[in-house]
Amino acid sequence: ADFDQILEPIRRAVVPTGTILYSEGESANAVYTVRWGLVKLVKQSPDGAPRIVRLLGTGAAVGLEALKEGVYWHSAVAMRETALCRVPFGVLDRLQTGNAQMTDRLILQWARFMEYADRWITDLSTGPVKLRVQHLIALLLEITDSTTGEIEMPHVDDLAAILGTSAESVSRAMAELKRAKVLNRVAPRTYRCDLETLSRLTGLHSPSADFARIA
Amino acid sequence: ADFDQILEPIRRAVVPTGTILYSEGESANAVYTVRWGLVKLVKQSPDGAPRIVRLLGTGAAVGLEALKEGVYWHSAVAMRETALCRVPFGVLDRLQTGNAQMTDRLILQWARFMEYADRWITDLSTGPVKLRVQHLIALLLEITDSTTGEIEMPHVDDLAAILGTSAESVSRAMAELKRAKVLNRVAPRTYRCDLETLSRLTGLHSPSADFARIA
DNA sequence: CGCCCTGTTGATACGATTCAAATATCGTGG
DNA sequence: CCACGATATTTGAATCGTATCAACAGGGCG
Repeated sequence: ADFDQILEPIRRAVVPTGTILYSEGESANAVYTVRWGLVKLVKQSPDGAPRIVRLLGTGAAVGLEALKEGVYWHSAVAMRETALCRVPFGVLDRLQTGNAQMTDRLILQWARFMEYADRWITDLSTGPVKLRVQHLIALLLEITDSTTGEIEMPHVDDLAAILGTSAESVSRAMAELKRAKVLNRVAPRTYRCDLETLSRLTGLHSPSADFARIA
Repeated sequence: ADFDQILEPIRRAVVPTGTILYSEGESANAVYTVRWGLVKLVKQSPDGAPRIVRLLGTGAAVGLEALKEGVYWHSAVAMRETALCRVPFGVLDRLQTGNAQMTDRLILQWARFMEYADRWITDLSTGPVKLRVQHLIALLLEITDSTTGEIEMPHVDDLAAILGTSAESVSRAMAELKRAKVLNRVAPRTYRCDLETLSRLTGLHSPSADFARIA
């Protein structure tokens, strides 16, 4: 089965929730591209609590960091049904050599990565949990390019592992958003969110914009 | 003066503390390389409090993200006397086209960037402030490649802007480290740190490793 | 040498974590 | 299709850590 993967240049697949693309420390032989769906990169904290350091949605490249040392730095797990392209290193090497387009693509991926890395720090790791949850929802909507404003919510533990907080705190913040009708349940795990109000909340950090007032 | 910069292919310079290499939103025409010293990338938070999203030390490239849109994403400020190389975009373009080495360099820079981005999240943005400060000191030692274990401390406000906490909290944590003789003042703003104890503290997060016990 | 700025320390209030319990939800098999 | 058990989420109350404000000390610069 593994042989197949090495021989076959590029393989497309749709994988179910929870699929592990690769694990931290594993030696790497391919990168992936997300056609649609959502993938988390998890880093094991020394104290046991796993921390999610990145989310990868439509169009993102997964595992590029292994290009340097040939070892994956994180565990990559599908957070929902996800469509992937698997690109073995061999194929990349053939494309890479002296290819100007390759450089452009790298820069593009890098730029995306940096943008989200910055937001992860400024929006998701700083300030009161309430705000961080709001920012996270906005980010999820973007990454999964949900035009409708509907969103399939990840498990609370995942949200907590993204924000570096406790599951209970996330739950409380979400409960408040539901009460304020910013999140409206339309299906199991799926909510339609009031983009208007949300962007107003995330946009300006003024204390008066607190959603307790709206409720 | 600006003309000079565009005409001259690569210019070396040593700039004093506080020098602004470029500002957020400014249109870009060059990237920089740090020969030695320390540069901070600052992102202006909507609520006014500036957040430092990256530190760049010896060997790092500054402003590469502007390759994509031609606009700088952060403000870059020298945190101490720093030696730079200024590389105008024109020079880069000439090197870039179909150059395989260029790709390798990009990947190398990217890998470095990702490594620190991950640590910024896991080590500097999570957990009690005490630990975060310890991790930050370890990072500073690495980035400025201080082999001796001596370190020129940035201002408390900068440390706070890195950790996303208050200056007072940082001050308290540092005071504790000084009392525990992990930090020993050898000159104004300069401390020699007990690498042994520090790495023990940062390495394992066990509560018994708390430095209150050491003091 | 003295002033100003930076850093330190203390007291209080707020927010988050934690542990525990209750409730809701999901997947499964009858 | 419904009932059930297992899992996930919500809620409550007490504790702990951090932010905040204000006052103070100390070092560095003119």
